[in-house]
Amino acid sequence: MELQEAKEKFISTWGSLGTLWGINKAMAQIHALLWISPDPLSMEDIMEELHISRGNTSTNLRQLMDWGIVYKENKIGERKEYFASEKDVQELSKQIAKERSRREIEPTIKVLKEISRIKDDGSPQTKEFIQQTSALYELADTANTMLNKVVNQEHNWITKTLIKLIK
Amino acid sequence: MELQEAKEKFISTWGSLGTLWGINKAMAQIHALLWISPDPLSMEDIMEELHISRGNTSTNLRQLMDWGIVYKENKIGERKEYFASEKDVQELSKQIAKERSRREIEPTIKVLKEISRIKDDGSPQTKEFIQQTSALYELADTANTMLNKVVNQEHNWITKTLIKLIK
DNA sequence: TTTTTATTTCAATAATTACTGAAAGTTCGA
DNA sequence: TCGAACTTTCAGTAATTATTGAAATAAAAA
Repeated sequence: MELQEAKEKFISTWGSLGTLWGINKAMAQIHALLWISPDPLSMEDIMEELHISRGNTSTNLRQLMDWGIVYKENKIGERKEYFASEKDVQELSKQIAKERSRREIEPTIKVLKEISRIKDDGSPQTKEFIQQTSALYELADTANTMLNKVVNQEHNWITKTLIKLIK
Repeated sequence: MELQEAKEKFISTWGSLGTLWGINKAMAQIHALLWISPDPLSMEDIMEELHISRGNTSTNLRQLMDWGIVYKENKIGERKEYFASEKDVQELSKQIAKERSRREIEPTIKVLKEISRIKDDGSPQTKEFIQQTSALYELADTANTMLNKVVNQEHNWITKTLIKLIK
């Protein structure tokens, strides 16, 4: 397989995977492109490579920067802005875990906690409701706590130990 | 908060969370409804409660059954089919992890493995490509292995230990 | 076999989400 | 302060995805 072919395959795979997880195609593909690019790229470069419009590129670069996985870089003497992705895979997963926790998991936990505390009137409906929403709350809360510890690299040795043990 | 209000809040929250993760609203809401229902529900019951069409209900119940988190139940003497969700939170997360791994992570790993093995021609482009796709491959592979071990409950004590340690 | 009851399928349509391109905005050098 | 180079915004449109509802199918009862 040639580099060009492999590159296209990577970008397109990353794009569909993104879609599957609720991230739009352009955003995932821009990230893929920057991920494998040795040097920062300009907006023009990205538009050209992926055949997408200026507006689309601009919007999705902004989102990637909001996620903290793409940075602006300025070349001295150049007015144009260049973009580079976070290249460290640990840092990438850390950022993604962090953002997903903040945007999605935490708000859900809040709702689950609130609604699982309704007054128990003794009916089977209510009993089941409390039982099932509490179970979900505990699951989400534990998962989120673990995620954040790992993300904050507070217990790095545990992770390493676990990986060794579990393999 | 009254049960009815809490129920609606739960169903709607679960629906939006689903959407955010690439699962359609109806599917997530049907699951939410069954999750908190003490008894199995018929298609009519679901249609009525969620105000969705028969076709939509049928299609999404099928999907939930494909995911292995909803089951058909027959009441004796009744022609109608009833549906119940898996009620155990461990089993639920196990099923979801299993299906996501099978449908999404594994195919991605396969592609990453394949493309990260292109011949190194020494150019910076190629070097970066191999470096970055391999890193992603290793990350995905390790994560997937861990997920499956946990899912298969092969190392249950490790999980328990980890949770204790990490909290 | 025919009728009744229930479920599935799928073409048509609605709703949502993504993308374009040009106008407006910004920044910087002359 | 003006104008060139570049970026952002956003109304309009395209593409995708979800939903409906009715016809086809299936399965049990009469």
